[in-house]
Amino acid sequence: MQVVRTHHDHLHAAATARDIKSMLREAGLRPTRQRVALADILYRHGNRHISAEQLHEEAISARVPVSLATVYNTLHQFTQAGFLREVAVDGTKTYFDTNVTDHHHFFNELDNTVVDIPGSGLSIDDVPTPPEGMEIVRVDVVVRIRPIEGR
Amino acid sequence: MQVVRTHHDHLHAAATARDIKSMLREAGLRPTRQRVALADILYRHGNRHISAEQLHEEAISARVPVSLATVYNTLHQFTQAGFLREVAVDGTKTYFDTNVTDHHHFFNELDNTVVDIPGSGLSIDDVPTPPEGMEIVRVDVVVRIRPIEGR
DNA sequence: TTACGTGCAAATAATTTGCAGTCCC
DNA sequence: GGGACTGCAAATTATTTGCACGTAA
Repeated sequence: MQVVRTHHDHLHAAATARDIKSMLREAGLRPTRQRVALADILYRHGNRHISAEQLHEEAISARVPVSLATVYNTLHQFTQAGFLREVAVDGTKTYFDTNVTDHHHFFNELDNTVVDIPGSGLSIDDVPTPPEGMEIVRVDVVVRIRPIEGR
Repeated sequence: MQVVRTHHDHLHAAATARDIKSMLREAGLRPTRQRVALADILYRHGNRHISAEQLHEEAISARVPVSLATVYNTLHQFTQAGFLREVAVDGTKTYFDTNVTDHHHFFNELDNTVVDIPGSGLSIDDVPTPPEGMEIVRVDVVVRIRPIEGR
């Protein structure tokens, strides 16, 4: 059995510093101290849904001095490189998802958190024909949930 | 044949000033000049997806002096009253949809516009079981589209 | 070296809030 | 009249940008 590795595989394994560096280089991004550290925080744990603010706080806690502006820049660069995906749910904050595979989300209205919908669950039928001259980029599904009884 | 009218029906017909006033009263909102004017702008035309800024501009153009703060307040009050629905798509702006019936959206990535998906089109199977103690509020589907060929 | 990155602070953008004055019931 | 509503300006929150300085190749 042959194992085919794409640069994305680096992300979802417990990436070593070396893996992260080559992953960044492949994307044309210099493996600077800040980018390596941020990638490490993002991918060390499983799939995450994180805001710029949160990532910045974690970096500071982890003794990685990095500015909020750089966190924003890095998140956008990673998104463009296909390492992250932006999740549009609600509220003003933008969340970035470390899981770039095809999947959907639960959005907890109580505490504004995002969780992956487990399994392949949920399928969409009769995807509508887009207007003339347009093509579908992606279908996002957000299942909004809250504690039962509004409690 | 009997016609059953709910307060929502007021919204989707060419609402008269009187209809708007009773609709507001039923929702416990005083029919002030500003609220009546804004409701009129929102529902005079068909279904709309509008931002606070846009509504404010239209009001000013229509010689209805109203402050942006009041537009925001009013949009939120209308949403709470069930006259509007917030649409979470992308970008920082919040859009309000005058169509509160069950339906989904196309989101045009090129110009950041929102359009209803026509017909009943698109159905979802295997809606996932929410986490313990949670209930589903709503399922939002956004079909992201762009001009073919990135053009 | 030298172009790419980063930090900082200031600039934007969207939305909310405090409060004095205004207007419906 | 009195509480609900409105307007304005100031405050917040999220994000972007400009530019001097730092650093990987």
